[in-house]
Amino acid sequence: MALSKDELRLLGENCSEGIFRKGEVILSEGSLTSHIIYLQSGLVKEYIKSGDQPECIVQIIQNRAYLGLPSLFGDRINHYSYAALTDVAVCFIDVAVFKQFILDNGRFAFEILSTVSRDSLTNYHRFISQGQKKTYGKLADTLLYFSKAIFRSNRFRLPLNQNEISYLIGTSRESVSKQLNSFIRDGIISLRRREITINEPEKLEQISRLG
Amino acid sequence: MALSKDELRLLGENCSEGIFRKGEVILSEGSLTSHIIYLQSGLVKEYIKSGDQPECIVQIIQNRAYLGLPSLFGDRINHYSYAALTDVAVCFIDVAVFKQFILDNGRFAFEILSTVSRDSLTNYHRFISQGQKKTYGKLADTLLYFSKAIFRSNRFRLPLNQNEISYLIGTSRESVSKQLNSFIRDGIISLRRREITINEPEKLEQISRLG
DNA sequence: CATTGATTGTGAAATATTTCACAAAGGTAA
DNA sequence: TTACCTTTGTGAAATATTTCACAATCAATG
Repeated sequence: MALSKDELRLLGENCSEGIFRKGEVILSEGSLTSHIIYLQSGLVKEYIKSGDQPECIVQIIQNRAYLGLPSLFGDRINHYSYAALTDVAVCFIDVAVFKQFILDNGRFAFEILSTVSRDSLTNYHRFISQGQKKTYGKLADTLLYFSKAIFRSNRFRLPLNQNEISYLIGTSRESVSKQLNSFIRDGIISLRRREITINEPEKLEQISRLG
Repeated sequence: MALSKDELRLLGENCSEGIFRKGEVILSEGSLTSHIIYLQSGLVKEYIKSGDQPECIVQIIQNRAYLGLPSLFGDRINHYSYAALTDVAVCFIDVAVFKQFILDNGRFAFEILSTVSRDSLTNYHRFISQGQKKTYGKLADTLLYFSKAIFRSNRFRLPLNQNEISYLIGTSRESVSKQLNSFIRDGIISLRRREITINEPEKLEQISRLG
């Protein structure tokens, strides 16, 4: 951490905690940023839902991450909405204090810059890779992402329903259903309710690679 | 600009200029970053070309922008390659000097953070919007992007060939050709060699919106 | 200006995906 | 448990896209 004790105390004084239940909206797109939100625990989806257009999920955000930094430094208007996928604990930090820290403390600025940069690289990579792939490739990507980056296990509970998965990978709900069942028929995964087991991660990797 | 005169002088002393001809590769993915590259004039494509996979273009970069900031702050390895689409003038800045500026000068750090953030928002938006659209919607997006963001005119020379356009929007070269010709048949654009005129920008906007 | 390699146009067949229309579970709360 | 709303499964027809195979055109260079 790049902050001194005094700075941490100052940050603590300008910070309040919040709890959100599964399904609740934490922040809505279009609003002006008054607080930075730091996700202490839980899973959140970042998404757009404009008018009658179908929802579009940008990414799933985990533990120990800020929500919407690019919006804060980009143009100060929230570009995305955030909703809790599980029960969630967050911390609201005053924007003015946060910005002052960046201006005053180069190492803190550097750290935030690194965070935003890493997120950019990860997301660009995901978007690009998805842009080239067929539905099975994208779905394989998504399952591997959950398994490796989020749950670190071959067995977990899907954090999204099929509709949401389709919003994430840009396809139709029916295609998700059909493709999942085709993975099941091939023995690559098992699925009961939302509990999924990846039986053959290598095969899934291969499908992801071949697109 | 957030730098003092002394800082600008220091930056100038640690900076060397370079010229690249149309088609030349400026920087290759995978290398460790030794210099920051600032694009003074010209157009550059940011892309990935790994093994026998088809090339994949991330974005077109214009004038007055840094190349690959997220790579620098993300993990210090270049994630993308950069090639000149026109003759190009760049400026190489020593990484150590640049990083020291970030650490020493909060306002400079804030500016760089804003740049990376704005780029993220723009690119996320583009990727998301493309993920949901059919080929005609993506192609309309691309033409409008050239027309509005880059050339600021309804008449310009296409900076990419059809192969490259297909790498940018994640479709096949043939689909690009067919779709362009369908726009021509509908009178929405005119095209002679690479010189394009957008006759009906409103119609193109509508196609972009409807996907 | 002729040759050569790169780029573009195009039809037809093969694939992939969406859309629609229901049926079948699941999950929740009285 | 029932009633009700959400989620999932699935076939068939309609669309969209890719792939392949060439032909045509362009553009650069000796």
